[in-house]
Amino acid sequence: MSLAQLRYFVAVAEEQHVTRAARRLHIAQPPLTRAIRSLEDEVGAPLFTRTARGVRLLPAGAILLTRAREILDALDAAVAEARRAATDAPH
Amino acid sequence: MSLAQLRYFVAVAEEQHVTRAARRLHIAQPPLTRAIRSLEDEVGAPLFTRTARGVRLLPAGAILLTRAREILDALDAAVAEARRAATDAPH
DNA sequence: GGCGCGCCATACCGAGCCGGTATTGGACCG
DNA sequence: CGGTCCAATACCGGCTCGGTATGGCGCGCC
Repeated sequence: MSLAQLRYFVAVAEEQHVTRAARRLHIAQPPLTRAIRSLEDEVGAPLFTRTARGVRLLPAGAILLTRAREILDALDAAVAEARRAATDAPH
Repeated sequence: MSLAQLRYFVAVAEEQHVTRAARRLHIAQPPLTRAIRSLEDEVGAPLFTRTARGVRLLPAGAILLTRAREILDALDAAVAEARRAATDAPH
């Protein structure tokens, strides 16, 4: 599992549409499809149902969506905090 | 930045020693050195001081260590929770 | 003060992953 | 029943990641 995979997952969940999410992420649709499937493999459970109009979150996906957002936000905050600690006490 | 990089960073910080951390992670020392340097590049600040006996955490590194542990724990918890949600309500 | 040892850093190489294009298969809608 | 729109698959190229070999440097012991 990678951070990119988590970001991809969040985008797909928000768009409920793989192709639109791919456009938003500036990548093509097939690698995005693969990343999501590989994430489902790793979690060991499907995260979306596939429909003719796009995809829909399953319960496990909804849980993961919340947690993934928290993790990605925490990561950004962690980096910002570390940078701040480095510039605050330079000598 | 990758999750592997965060795990590597935590191991090096805990061991205060790149070579020992590499053994613990079951990878060789050079890739680990590179991963840490690349992490420092990305954060934009050095995280360790290099000494003749190993490495020592800088303030920015100490901050990041705490946050990295939280993030990695949160990730494990998130996956476990998603799995649970998938098996709990199967139909 | 020179010698040796242990550490991190660099050079180089091969394999596996990631993203891209092209295409298929299938469901809904007129 | 044909067109359209969606995700899924096939296949390929570049790049990243990990491995081996080696270098450079500082400390410690005579």
